[in-house]
Amino acid sequence: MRDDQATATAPLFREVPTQPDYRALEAEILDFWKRERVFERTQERDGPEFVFYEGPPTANGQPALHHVLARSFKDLFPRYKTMRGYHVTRKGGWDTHGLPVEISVEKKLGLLGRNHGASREELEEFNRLCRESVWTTIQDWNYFTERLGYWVDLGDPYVTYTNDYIESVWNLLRRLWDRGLVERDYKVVPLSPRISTTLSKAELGEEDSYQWVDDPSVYVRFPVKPETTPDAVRAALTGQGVDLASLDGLALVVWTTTPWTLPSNTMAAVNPELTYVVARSPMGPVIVAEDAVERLSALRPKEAPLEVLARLRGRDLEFWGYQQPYPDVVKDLGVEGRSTAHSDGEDAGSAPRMHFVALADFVTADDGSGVAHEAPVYGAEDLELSRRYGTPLVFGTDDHGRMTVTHEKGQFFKDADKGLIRDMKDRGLMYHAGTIHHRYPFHDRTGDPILYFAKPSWYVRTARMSGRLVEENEKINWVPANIKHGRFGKWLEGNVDWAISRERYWGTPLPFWMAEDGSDVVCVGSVRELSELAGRDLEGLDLHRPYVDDVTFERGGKVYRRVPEVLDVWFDSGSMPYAQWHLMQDPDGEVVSGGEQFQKHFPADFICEAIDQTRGWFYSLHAISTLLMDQPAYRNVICLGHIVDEHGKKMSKSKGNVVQPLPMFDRYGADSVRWYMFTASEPGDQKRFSERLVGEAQRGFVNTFYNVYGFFNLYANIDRPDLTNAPAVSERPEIDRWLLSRLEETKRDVTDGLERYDARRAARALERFTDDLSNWYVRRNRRRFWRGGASGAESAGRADSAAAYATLHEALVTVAKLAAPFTPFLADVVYRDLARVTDPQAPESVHLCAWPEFDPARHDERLVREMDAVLRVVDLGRAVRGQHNLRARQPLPKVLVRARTADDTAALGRLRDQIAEELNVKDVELLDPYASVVSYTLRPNLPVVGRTYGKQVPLLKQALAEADTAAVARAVRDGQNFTVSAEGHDFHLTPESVLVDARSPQGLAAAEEGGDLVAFDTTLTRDLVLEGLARDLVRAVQDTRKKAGFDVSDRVRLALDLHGDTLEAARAWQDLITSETLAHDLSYGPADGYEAESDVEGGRVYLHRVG
RNA sequence: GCGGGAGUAGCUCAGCUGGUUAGAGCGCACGCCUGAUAAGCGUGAGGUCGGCAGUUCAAGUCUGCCCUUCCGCACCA
Repeated sequence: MRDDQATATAPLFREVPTQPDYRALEAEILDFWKRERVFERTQERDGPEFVFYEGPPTANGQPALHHVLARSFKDLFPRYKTMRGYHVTRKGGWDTHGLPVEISVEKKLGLLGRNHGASREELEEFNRLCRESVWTTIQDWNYFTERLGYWVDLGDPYVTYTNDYIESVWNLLRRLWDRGLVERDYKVVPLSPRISTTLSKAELGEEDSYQWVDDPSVYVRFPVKPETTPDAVRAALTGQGVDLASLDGLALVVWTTTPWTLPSNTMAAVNPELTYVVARSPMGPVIVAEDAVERLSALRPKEAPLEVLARLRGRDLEFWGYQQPYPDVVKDLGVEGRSTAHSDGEDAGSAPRMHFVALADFVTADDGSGVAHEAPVYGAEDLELSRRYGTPLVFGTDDHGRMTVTHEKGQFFKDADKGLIRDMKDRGLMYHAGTIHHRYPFHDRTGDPILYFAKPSWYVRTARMSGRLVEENEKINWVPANIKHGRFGKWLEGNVDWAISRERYWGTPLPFWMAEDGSDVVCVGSVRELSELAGRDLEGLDLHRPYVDDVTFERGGKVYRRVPEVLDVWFDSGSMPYAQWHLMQDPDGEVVSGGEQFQKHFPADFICEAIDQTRGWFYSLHAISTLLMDQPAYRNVICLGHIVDEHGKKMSKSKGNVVQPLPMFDRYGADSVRWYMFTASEPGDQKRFSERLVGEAQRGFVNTFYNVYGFFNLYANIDRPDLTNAPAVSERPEIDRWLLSRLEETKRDVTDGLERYDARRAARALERFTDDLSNWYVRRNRRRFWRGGASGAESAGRADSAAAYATLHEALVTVAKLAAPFTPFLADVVYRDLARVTDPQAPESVHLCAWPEFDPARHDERLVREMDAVLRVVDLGRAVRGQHNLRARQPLPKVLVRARTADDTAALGRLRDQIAEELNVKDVELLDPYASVVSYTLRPNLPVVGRTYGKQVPLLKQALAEADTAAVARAVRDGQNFTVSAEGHDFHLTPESVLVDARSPQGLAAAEEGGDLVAFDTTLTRDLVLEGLARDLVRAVQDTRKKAGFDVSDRVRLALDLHGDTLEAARAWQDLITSETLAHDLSYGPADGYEAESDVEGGRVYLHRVG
């Protein structure tokens, strides 16, 4: 009857092979998306805007595993928000400027580290190659992006090298300029001296550039000028009975490892928190840190050790003037550089301009004398200090590392040390000259020591806006939260000015035109403005070097030329909220272009990149928007950890441990790789990637989902249930309503997780549900699916089957929707196959569907709790059977159960059929929670009693241990208060304040865990033994069917050649055996010519397919 | 050196505002189950929750110091 229908018509649903071919399924979905323009349709649909920014990758590198991570997350939330009815513009973007591009071209040309600005032609060619090189791997990127299922509009991306983009960036710089936030100032950069080339961090290399070398370690006397002695010092000395006048020749002992910088000295720095001493030394009275006294004594072991005369606080030494060893230098140079005092450096007015003691936290007494020599043009921290004190800059070398002062003039800086040391010795200024073995950086290409050197640079004055940056950061939701006040927050607090210029070639040219005498700078805010200045139409001019450098103009009788530097690429990427729409504003703030799109897409609701962007993109976005828009550029940000190999090592080409993403997609499917990314660890934590773990992720969710889907289709195609006519939920069995309640919970939990940008929490809820679905619901209800409820009363069986199909169908379709943002391929496979049976109007793709909303009315919390008790008891029961070697197929007469609470135990009674079937027992009996077979132990309910009894808890424990457990158990059962006592102290307790645990009854196969208890009556009757054997037989026949490759709906003729008990069991349970195994008829004795046969305990079975 | 993260079973990781006997998955051994599932279930071995102090009736959880490791920033007189 049913069989005939089934074979006569095409299957309702896709026939799902047992072995999933995810690669093929995903290819099919990709094809469908493309054909039906599914992504495009989400872009065309209306809805409130959820703003997402694509952090631009550099297209000239290969897409790698960390891009899978980032892009999985970048895809997840926009897909989710789209299903919630938002419109999410997903404009792609490419970072195209900067050093990586330059280096790749240099490598190709074999011109590493060369100066490409040598000639106009060379630069033109170089930049042309850079522009091309940007797109060398674009095909790989396009394929990779599609294959991962990352929906982003690559047809209309923003590209940072386009004229429009550059012009917008100029416009932003101009707006900063107009606010007085752009300035030229010195910056200490690492220089490869002989070739006078500024090195980037990449070129400086990681560890290789630091080498162990012997350098001078010199202690120099800087005699103080008595008339400048600070009052605090005078007072302190007087207080300690030391007469300043008696300290003839009193000198600071200053330490340095770079004697060649001494001519450039402008300050001596002490730590304000340290204690300094005035001490008698072999070279007269000296000032050093107290903690350095012994070290200095040891330097001259043959002479008397230092004798401390007085102690001084470091902070009191400030502004004490001294005589530096090369006072003439300043005169000779006429003092290069202006005062760089900040407006807040008030003290600078009355104090000497240089050669005095300054206070600096970075000074320690761990090495040297505790007094640091400061030559600010040769150190970043020193330059910072110099700014604070407003001292002039004194250059003792040129930018090729040649000395420009003293008798060492013309010498390479490192070679000047010797002469200077000798000179100072001769002049009696050298307290001690030794050597130190330490690490110093070298340029690996030239072999020269690095020269840290102050060069003019362009800055955005972010440091003075630090407070604002911190304030605006408060409005950002960081995932993980610690980044907000940790890595990012700390970085903002200690913010230094943003050096935006680079002495490079391929980048956004700085739009600064400088008068030839350096007296004036014009910041150009648009091409039109530049055209006006230049007096010719520059529309269409390539805004890159060298073309833009050709543009000069005259103003006030002076010729203006563009400064040579290009812009830091981070400024490029941080400009994307504006430049991706070619936002342009007039100097008066009037929007000229891009305003509408910009308004709609600012700020971002969500961005996501890896943690290395805290000082990169996350910062540049934040800095620019805080300075110009007075608000953050993004509201939520996920900051991902890095991916390392399975041993925790960084993946690198040289180590050969790089995992390519594409083979992973092919082997496991993009869905499984994505699922791994979402669930493997907290997003901010580092991930140890291994293929094995992708396989685990696959088994954890993807396979389970797929298998349940396959199960549904297998039987639905046989039974052809009418899913449009499902029984009302209230009419369905408890287990169906349980599943649907769990489904509601899952909707709620997945939604909550995603709303909090907690992908892992959401994924876990989904994983838990599919596990319940597969390993409890489907397994428990298998019979309701096969043979359409043919057993039992016909109509009742059919209704029951319909309920099961409807329930499972709904669960699968809903899981598909919930999973859609995570595993977009499989979700669409399942959805497209199943959803439209019940709703012909349903959208074609799951990604066009509305998000499933939690419906409290369908959530029966009590039922979930009760079923949970059943699950626990069944698990426990199975454990007991295992422990006592009670085969599951052997029916047992009775199980005694009790759950941890009275309510749960009552629920076990209501759901006893589930338990009986699952544990294969004839009867389920609720164990009276306080039955006499059971003994008890008492535990205090600590969260309850801890609050009220506090320190008395140990005594209470003792009281419970000594109490009459049976009496307490009775009281608790009856809800009565009771009293226990110890050491004369009475505790009057409520039933809630104590936990009563049952002990496994003696003589029964039993186990107890967490208050749940299960005990089996193991008395076997002859009938039970035979039934067990019959079930073994069924199982054996099924196994034979399966091994013979029979279809699940094939009817068979069955012959059994058995003896002994097995034969008797077969005869007794003949109906069960034939109905369970779809046997038309059953004969006994050996049979010939059957298709399948196999040995079983007690004989042999023969099978023949019929029909 | 400074800042941040991490340290829980052989591996990958959970463990909420302190609370009862610290868990899951994988792997291993043994067993069970299986007519959807290359799945599933159970038992066992395997833990000084990185270490030491402290706070508390009670610490994997809070505080301090230290160790290891990863990341970032420095490398400095």
